[in-house]
Order: sequence, then C-alpha cells, then structure tokens
Amino acid sequence: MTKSPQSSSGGAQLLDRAVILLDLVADGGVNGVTLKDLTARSGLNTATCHRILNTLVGHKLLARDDKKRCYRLGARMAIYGARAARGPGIISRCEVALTRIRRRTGDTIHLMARLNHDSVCLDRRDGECVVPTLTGSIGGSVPLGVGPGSIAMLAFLDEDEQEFIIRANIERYAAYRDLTADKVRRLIAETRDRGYAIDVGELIPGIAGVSVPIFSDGVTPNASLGFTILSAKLTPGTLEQYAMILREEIAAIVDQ
Amino acid sequence: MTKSPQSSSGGAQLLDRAVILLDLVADGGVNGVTLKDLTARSGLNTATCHRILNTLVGHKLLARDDKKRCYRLGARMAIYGARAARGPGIISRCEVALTRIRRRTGDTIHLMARLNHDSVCLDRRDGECVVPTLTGSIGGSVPLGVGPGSIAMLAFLDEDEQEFIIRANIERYAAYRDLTADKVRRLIAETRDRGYAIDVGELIPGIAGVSVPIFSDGVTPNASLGFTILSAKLTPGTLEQYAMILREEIAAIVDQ
DNA sequence: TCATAAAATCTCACATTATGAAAAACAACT
DNA sequence: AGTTGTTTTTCATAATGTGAGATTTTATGA
Repeated sequence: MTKSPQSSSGGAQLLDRAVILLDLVADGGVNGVTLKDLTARSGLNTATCHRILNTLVGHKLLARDDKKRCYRLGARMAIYGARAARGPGIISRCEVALTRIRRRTGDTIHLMARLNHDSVCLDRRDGECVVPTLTGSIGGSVPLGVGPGSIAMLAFLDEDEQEFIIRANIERYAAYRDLTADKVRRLIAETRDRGYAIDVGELIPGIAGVSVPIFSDGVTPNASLGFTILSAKLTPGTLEQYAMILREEIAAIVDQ
Repeated sequence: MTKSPQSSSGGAQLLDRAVILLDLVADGGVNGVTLKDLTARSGLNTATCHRILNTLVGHKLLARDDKKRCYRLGARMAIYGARAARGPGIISRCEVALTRIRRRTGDTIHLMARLNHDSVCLDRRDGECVVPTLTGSIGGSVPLGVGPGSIAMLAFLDEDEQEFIIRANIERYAAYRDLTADKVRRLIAETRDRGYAIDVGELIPGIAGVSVPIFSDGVTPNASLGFTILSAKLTPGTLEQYAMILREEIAAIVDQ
C-alpha cells in the first residue's frame, strides 16, 4: 500500500478494505495470491477478508483458482478496463501519440503508469526490430525504481514518497542485475536535473531507454512515455533527440 | 441490471451497491453519468450513492468530471484492466489465436464479451483493408442483440435471460437500421440452429460478419470471436469456412 | 494408510459502521 | 433577484459488518 489515501474514511470502511484487497491481488501478479497472504499483508481479520473476497469473486471482479486456492483479477475487471481505456483518460489520449511516434522513429515505445509500488505497462507499440523489454506486453510491471520508464515517474514525486517506495521495494531490486536502493537514488537525482530518465544497457545489456514523465493533472507524475532501443543504434545525441520527441508529444497530450 | 447475481448478500451490502454503481458508470459510456441518473437507476438513496461514489473516486476507480458534474471509470480501473488482461483469462488465451487467425485470413477479427446488457470489444486485430465495425476499437460496445458478435452470445443463454435482455434493450435497437426485438428473436433462433451467428450487410451495408460463441466455463457464453468482412469479398461458402476456423481456434483455447 | 498440522470456511453475539430523512449549500435557469 | 433542481452535509437510528472462535476441509509427513 501507499501510505497516502488509505482509510479515506468517509464512511465506507468496507469499500476501503475491498480496494486494499483488490490492490494486493493486482500486485500479486500472474501467480495469484492466497487468502493467507492477503490476510497477512492487509492486516485484516481472516473472516473479514474471506467475506470480502467472496463477494468480489461473486461479482467477477476477482476470480478464484480453486485448484491453487488463490485469487486473481477477474473477468469483469478486464472488461471494465477495456471500457476505461476508451474514456477520456491517459490511454486514449496517448493512443494517437504512440502510433505517431512509432511511425516517426520505428522504435519500440510504451506508456507506463504507477500502481502502488509498481510501474505497469498500459500500452505499447512494437518497433521494427524486436527488443527485449523489462515489462513485456501490456499489463506487465516492474518495481518502481527499475528502468527509465519507472524512474521518470519516481523522480518527480515528493521526496518522502520516493523514500517510502524505495524502502518498500528494496529487496526486489536485487533481481535486477546490480541495482540497489542507492543507485536508484542516484538515478533519481540525475533524472531530476536532466528532466528525463535514461538507461544505457545497465539493466539489460545492449538495451537502452529514454523516458519522460507525464503530469496528467499538472502536478503528479502518474505516467510516463518512453522508448526502448538497441544500444547499437545509439549515436551521440540520439537520446536527447528522442527525449525531445517525447516532450513534444506529451505537451500536446497534456493541454487537452 | 441483470436479474442474476445482484444482491449476493453474503454480508457485504455496501460492496454489492458499489458494484451496481460501477456497472452503471461503465454502461454510461463516454458521456459520463450524473449522480441523479445513478440514484434513479440504482434505486439507492441519494446520500448513500453520493458517499459510495466519493469513496470510489477517492480510490480512482471512478473519476469525476467536475465541469460536467458526472462520473466515469477512473485511472486505476484502466490499470487493473491492463493487469487483468495479462492473467490467465480469456484475453490472454485468445491473444495467440487472434494473431494467428489474422495471419491466416488477413481479415478483421475481434473478441467480444458480455457486460450486463451490452457486448464489449475486448481485443481485435485489424484486417488488410479497413472495414467499419459496430463497436469500433477496444472498449467499444453495442447493445446485446446487435451484430453477430453479440447474437452469438445471446443465442446460447437461457431463454428467460434472453427475453430479459431483449426487453431491456428494446428502445436502443431502433438506432440500428431496421432492427427490432422480433428480428433479434429470429436471428437468435437461426443462430441456435446454425451454431454460429452471421450477418450479411443488414446492419452496415456492404459489411458482413460471422461469430462463434466461447463457453469459457463450458456452460455460459461469456464471449465470442468473430470476423468482419466486406460483403464484396464473400463467395459461397466463405462464411461457413470462416466459422470453421473460429471453431477450431476456440476449441484449442477452451481445453486449456 | 492414518495422524497432524495448516489453511479455509462458517457461526453468532456484539457494536461499529453504514443508512437515509431532512436540512443546508450550491448551480442553473428565468 | 427569485425560483427550481441538484449536490453535499449532518446526525440519530438500527442494520450491517465484525472478528474470536468452532468447524470443516485440504495439505503434509510418517
């Protein structure tokens, strides 16, 4: 959980709790999350947890894998998602931009968003040459702090929140080559100065990336737009040039 | 609302109500839905409604357009959706199939799912020649009963539920050329006999379609896979042949 | 195979939480 | 400025959700 808007407590405890659980399940990923995990992480009483989960499953917001006795996001969630993507949110606003950038450069590009401690891929266009990316296809995610797409967002949050997230993710960084909390902090500092995030083969050898944050509401960096390119294709100035392209497109998106 | 699993009443009234509202907002579409609408359609007390909506907005499951004073699906919904699409649900299971069919035939193909009284486009691959479709891009929807993609699902529901849905949609049919409830009933009967749904230029002149239902749980037709083709490209037997292709792919998807 | 542990599910008395009528604040017309 | 319709807040009331524990089901080991 983020420390932030938990316990909105406008008189809807049950709903707040349901959202906590939805979040935990969403974070749980492809493997699914078990009841025990959920009670532990949410701090909720087992019975309460169970009751809420059952209801959510009943409404198909969650699905239950009876075999593995665990919970995942449900069919209705996927449908809602498809509908939401159509509304006047980031995804549909970026759709044109993505396609246009793809045509202009021929490179792989993706739209990332923040969900709790993770950075989730919302949309992407594959480039002419297939490059391995951190997140894989739409819906894939990495811990915030990993990769330029996520650093671009992280770097422009309040320092408190940054620290909170880094702390929460600290053990997960180990899975990404020689990434550490301190390195993340250094990358953040550089990114703030530069205005955009870059990575030159530090996470996946031979693969570089540039990402620019999107301040959808003018204040909070809730999303980012970024390239993934083969380091081999880099010439001096390529990254700067790509950052400019992203900036332009984002500017066009943000002011309506 | 569907008569079905409303009021699950396992001791989570508030959650049930929240889902009702989420559904209404999702149905409301691109224009957004106002509080008044929501209270009217849900039958909930204004204060209760307002409280729930506020909480949902707080969690970004819904978003509020302060200007137009109405509610839409929120950013978090889109993110959940992206994640859900990645799990072992219909979407990811159909992904390969979609791409393969697209390569085999070169035609436009889409995956539809049922949401209340509507049929929503979950995924699609565009064909070599651009054809106009009823639903447009991902997230687009039509009332159940309109178009082969939705008839394919509707036809294999219980008769009671069919009638319920047709009644609910009856006024909306008028927007689609000369479609009427009776015509929908006739199409359903034909589809049941045939095993798949077809349309030859009756909804959009010059555009034909074939769709086969997917019984993801073995019983309920929760989704469908279908082609949209130019009538001009039709030769005798094309539709049958396409239906076979769909059947094959669906068979492969359903048993694991 | 049976015994043991662990996790999931159910039950029910209790009080915290959610409810909705009504009033207040706010917009939108005329 | 007056009037109407919509949104937001308040608060006493009770219905809803809570969670400790009992029970059942499933997993693990000997």
